[in-house]
Amino acid sequence: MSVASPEETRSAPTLSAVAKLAGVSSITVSRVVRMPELVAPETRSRVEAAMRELGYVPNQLAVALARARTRSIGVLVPTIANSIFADTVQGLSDELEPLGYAVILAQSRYDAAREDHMLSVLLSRRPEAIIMVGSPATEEGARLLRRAGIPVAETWDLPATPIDAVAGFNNYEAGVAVARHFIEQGRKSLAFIGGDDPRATRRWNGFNDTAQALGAKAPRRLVLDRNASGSVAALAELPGVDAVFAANDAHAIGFMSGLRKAGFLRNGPAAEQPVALIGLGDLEMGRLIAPSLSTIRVNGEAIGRTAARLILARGGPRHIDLGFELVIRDSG
Amino acid sequence: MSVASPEETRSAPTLSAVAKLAGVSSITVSRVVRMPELVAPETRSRVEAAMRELGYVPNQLAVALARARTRSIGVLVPTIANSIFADTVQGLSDELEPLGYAVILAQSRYDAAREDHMLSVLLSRRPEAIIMVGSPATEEGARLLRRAGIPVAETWDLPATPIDAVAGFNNYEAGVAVARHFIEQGRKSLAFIGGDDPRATRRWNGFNDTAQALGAKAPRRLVLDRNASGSVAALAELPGVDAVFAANDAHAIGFMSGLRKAGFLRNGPAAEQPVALIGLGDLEMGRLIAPSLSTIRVNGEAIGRTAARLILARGGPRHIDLGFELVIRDSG
DNA sequence: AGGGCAAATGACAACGTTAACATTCGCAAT
DNA sequence: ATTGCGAATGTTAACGTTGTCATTTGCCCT
Repeated sequence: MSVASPEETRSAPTLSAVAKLAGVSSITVSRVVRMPELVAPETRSRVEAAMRELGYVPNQLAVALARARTRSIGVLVPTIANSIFADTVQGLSDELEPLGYAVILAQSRYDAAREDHMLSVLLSRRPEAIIMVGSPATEEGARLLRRAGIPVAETWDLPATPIDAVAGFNNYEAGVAVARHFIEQGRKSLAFIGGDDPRATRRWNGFNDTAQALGAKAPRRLVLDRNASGSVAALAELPGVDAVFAANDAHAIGFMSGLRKAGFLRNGPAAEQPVALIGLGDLEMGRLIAPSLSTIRVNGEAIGRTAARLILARGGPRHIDLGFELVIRDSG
Repeated sequence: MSVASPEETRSAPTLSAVAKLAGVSSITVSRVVRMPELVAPETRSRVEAAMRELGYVPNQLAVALARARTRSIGVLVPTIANSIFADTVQGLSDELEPLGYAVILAQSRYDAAREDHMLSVLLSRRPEAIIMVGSPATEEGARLLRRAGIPVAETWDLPATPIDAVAGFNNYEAGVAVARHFIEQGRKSLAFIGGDDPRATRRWNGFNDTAQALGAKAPRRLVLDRNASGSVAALAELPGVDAVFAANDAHAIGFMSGLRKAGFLRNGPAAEQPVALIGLGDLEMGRLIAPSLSTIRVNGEAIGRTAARLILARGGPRHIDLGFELVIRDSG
């Protein structure tokens, strides 16, 4: 039962509030929290009682300022919703939370200006490291990160000139693998659908280069609006195409639904598919639907975990290629 | 071009480093950042040059300590991956980031002890508010939140005794609506599949109570392992069942794939479905697959935005029911 | 010439904690 | 009886900002 005193300002109790109640100095309370074995058992339990009574929770801001260690890491993703990046955030946060790190999350929404802004917002909280999907879109962003003097992990790609650590896979080669597969299958008219962010563009480049090198006619590229994945439209704009590489599984499944509505889809083995379709990401959904979705499998969670380990690691390799795997199911 | 001085410790420049370079006191630099109009134009541009030269980014930790305003909010979700909660995080963060708030993200992994722990980890960073999915699982967690004396939003449900703000919908009524629909359709043998977290259980209760009240035999409840959404197994355990309510769309789609593999599935209008199936969440995938998935539509992003607005709001209503909508498509 | 005032700038304490030293106390060793 | 020492506790100055209250100018009035 607590009696409301006039000056009770309803703000979190401090070290010295606890100290006062326990009749010790604040440093003793601090020691009870951090190095209890240095405090006499009798004093310790008095302090612990006071902490419990007041509901004391240490102020990590003050701790961070005093020790110059914030125990937080900044995470920048294009978007957290509807997306393969959620797995990456889950992975890195599973790795980091047990170590006492807080995850500060920011979204760039695929916008370079917003990315720079969020980068400096993150940096202003003095995270001990930054993990981002992709690489800074602008030189300004890269400079910010370099000046910060903290570990930086770029993920989901293998940048040519990384800032620091890298945990990703070769998006260009993913495009190569898909094109090669289509050509080996005897497909003639290829197309690529997806966004135009840097990673999707790399996939396109690998796809396009390879298709042409192997003698197919120039593939078409259709840039989809980020929300329009239920793209019946895509089909309308791709007459005569017999093989499609979608930059991610969500686009692929949207396109598949367009195919179905247009009556182009029959269940069964790939050979019977009038339009072959391969996605990227290996969403669980892709395995469950019919026809099941062929895809470039990428382990988003492992990317997150690896990035987390890299920014914590003192030495060792700084660049890890997690690879990908072409998984052929019914759709292509 | 910068010459490396011996004592260059590679740590972020401070207000007084900038001040020294510009030949003013630190408070003047602070004013250039916060109230530039109080500083003489000539001084101001000198300071701005110094800031640019050093790449100065204000230390928000120190700001927060000095002003007792951290401009951060804590967000606690069961999990961010594979999940409807990502939309909520997206929504709230879109609302909060433009206002200068940082989002500190934590995951409870559906574990009560971990939830309490993450709650106090969040609180130790002194967020100005907490937004969580669901309600604290333990009395200890609730106490922590109440003592913190900051706005708290519980989401995705309508708790009987909320701590503070609420943005959710009535999970019990969702179960009621689905049961009623199945019974009206003439279904006889109902089942519920999904997790056993509090919200799923509320759905089950509404479903079960209503089915029995309307004269159906007692529905079966199958608690699924959180990862086992590709549950062919579920089907094996539900012989004779002709209508299934899945606690979320991911489970529903997994079950649908089980049905398909077992040869129980034909495309077409609901009346022909041997097993009716309704999910919850209205994942975009559900709309795209065949047969398209019937579902309880819930707007996760709106829940996030609303929660954000509620914790910022000075007055006004503290409890908002965002509702849900039964969307009947091909699967049921 | 003196007072008054506004514009520009600065000094200093505070925010809640920790690091680095200090102090006190009792007791064992000489 | 003094010294020395370790165990327990305390004091003080940081950490990088901001709020509050000076102080210094220059200039306009009368």
